[in-house]
Amino acid sequence: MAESMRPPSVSDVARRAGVSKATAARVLGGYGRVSAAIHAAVSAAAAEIGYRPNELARSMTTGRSDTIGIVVGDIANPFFAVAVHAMSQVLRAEGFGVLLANSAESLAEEKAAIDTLLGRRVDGMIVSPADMRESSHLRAIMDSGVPLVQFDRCAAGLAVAGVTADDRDVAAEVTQMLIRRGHRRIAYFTACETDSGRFSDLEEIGTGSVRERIAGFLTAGEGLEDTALEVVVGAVGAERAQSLATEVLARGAEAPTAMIASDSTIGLGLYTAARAAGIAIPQALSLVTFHDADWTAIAHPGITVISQPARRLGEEAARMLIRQIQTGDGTCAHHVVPCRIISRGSVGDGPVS
Amino acid sequence: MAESMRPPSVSDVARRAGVSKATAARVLGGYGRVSAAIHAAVSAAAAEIGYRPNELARSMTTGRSDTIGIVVGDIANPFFAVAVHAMSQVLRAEGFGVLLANSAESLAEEKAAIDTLLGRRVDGMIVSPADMRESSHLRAIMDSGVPLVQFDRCAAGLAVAGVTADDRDVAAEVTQMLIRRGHRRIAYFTACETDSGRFSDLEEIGTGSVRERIAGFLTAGEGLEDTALEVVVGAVGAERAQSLATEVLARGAEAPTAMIASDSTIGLGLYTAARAAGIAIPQALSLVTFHDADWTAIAHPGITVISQPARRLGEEAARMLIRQIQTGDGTCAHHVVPCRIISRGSVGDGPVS
DNA sequence: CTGTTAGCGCGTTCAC
DNA sequence: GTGAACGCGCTAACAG
Repeated sequence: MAESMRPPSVSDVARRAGVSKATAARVLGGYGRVSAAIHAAVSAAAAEIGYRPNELARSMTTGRSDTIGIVVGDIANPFFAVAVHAMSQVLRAEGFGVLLANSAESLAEEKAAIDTLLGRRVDGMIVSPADMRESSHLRAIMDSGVPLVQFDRCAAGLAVAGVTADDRDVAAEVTQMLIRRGHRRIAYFTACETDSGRFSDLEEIGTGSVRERIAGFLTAGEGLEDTALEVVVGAVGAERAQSLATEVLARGAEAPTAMIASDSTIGLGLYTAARAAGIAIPQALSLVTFHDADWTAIAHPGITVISQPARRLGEEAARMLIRQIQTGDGTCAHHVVPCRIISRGSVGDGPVS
Repeated sequence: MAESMRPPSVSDVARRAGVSKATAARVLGGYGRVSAAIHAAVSAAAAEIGYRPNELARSMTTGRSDTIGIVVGDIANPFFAVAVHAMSQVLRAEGFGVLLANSAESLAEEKAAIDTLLGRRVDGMIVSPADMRESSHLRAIMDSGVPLVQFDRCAAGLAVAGVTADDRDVAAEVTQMLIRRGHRRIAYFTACETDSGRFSDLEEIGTGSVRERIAGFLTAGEGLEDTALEVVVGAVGAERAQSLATEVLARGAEAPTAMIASDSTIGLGLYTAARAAGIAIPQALSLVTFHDADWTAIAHPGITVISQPARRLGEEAARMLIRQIQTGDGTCAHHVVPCRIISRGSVGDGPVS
């Protein structure tokens, strides 16, 4: 058994090849000039004893770890799963490994994760900030001289590169569409939590992308009555979303005639609630959800969705980071990728149409 | 700007606190005994200059990297996404970081990924082997003395720990159920590819879990006619699955009356194909799919699924690995977690019932 | 308790 | 071309 044996190092290879450590290191590391004969001998010796370079030691002297840290809220969320997949593809093509961390959308866990990644001396980071109101830890990354790209959301007042969707615009667009169709009571459902359990101020929303969307939502409805637009918070998970929607729908004539779900999990909850309550979509209730999830295409009727280009967002974030690493350019370009609205039939005319 | 400044090291802290490097290292590293006064002084100095331990250097001397390598086929696949999430939660709770790699179900990429991870001196690995027929690279992991746990699938003839679902049994169970309901022509759809494009031998199936399932499928139908059971290969992605299913369904009276999908993406393709062809589920076609995906619950009718305990599988794999690392025990226990069949109404009686 | 010294595996000067 | 020697940041022996 080779169980507890120390892995072969350059010295071992050198000894076996009958050359100095430095010479062996040169051919093994692929730098400097070595005669063909010795080159062959060293290579052979390395192969025989199964030498494999210790990347940690290499990183120590070079200063580069060839590793990128990625921090997302929840890798089990299809949006992030696809995005991370895209990122790692682009990064691996450039020779980078990926250290993945989940924040569970908790600021404390996010800070801890970033701390760990900085300790591991990653060459760059891609982070989806859980709370745009606190950015001291993001600033710490920059102060460490580590390139950073924000993903999906951006912290406030921070000159850092980022790639996001056009959340505000597309939310406004969808809302306007609903208003145009005659809806005068529209509810936006988000998983974000507030202290009071109700929504009263945009400042209470920590998730950058969601705040943008709600801003667009509210802006679009500015000409309407105060009671027209409603934001429902705390819809974490399909079950919770469903029960919240059930409550709202129970208001009868006072209930909203259109709903927007901030992600597909919530959308599923709303859809289920409507079906359970016997409320017809789109005749009695219009439904739109963010993210083009599987189920939206086969639901009855098909669900109109705001399709987020998760793959492209991920690729773009990875590319921005690589560029920043390679050029050393501390550019803070903010890249916005447009969402696409896919109409499937879950939006009908409202009472004023 | 602190751009290119070398990050503070133990020496820097020591100098600032007016103590020796070793003493500073002791309080910074949290080992050995130091007087309260000096402890405070060092901590203060560290905080002032923003010291952060270099985990790479630490790993070099300790031999441990506190990092686990995870290699899965496709992180965008919900099954793996959930599993990886569960793994990283368990691992992080024990102080381990996660280096994630995608193999894209390619043996070559899997080998490359494992090579990289070994180079980075991970303390352990969790791998979903892309091809159970080739295991030399997995053996290389063991030879390096790195604890390994196989996930979801197991390579042939390898004494390595692993956690899988009870694929063969549950596949047999579902098949028997279909036969009992009167079905005499059943098709199993998998994304696996064969050279010929057709299925002829179990040996052609490289994905361990799928081979197990097909084995169970074929065993269950042993008493029937030779033409009763059919395996359709190459159903990669929903679109391809749909077109393959459309072809099969076009055989009219010769078409299968029941279909089993090897994953939920394929299931979606089969479902869509049936609807497009105007074939009623479950009256004219019964459908069962692996993985309890979102859409299966809201389809019409609801789809009967084989629910894989992705979260538990992931947690268990992580725990097995941790145990192996901590005890140094090279145990090769093989843990099997049972799947659960959730009946939703997509299975009806066949012609012989 | 504290300071000194010696490595870990590698890249990189310098001489030869 | 090649080899000897040093340093990266840290832990771990060993002395005092």
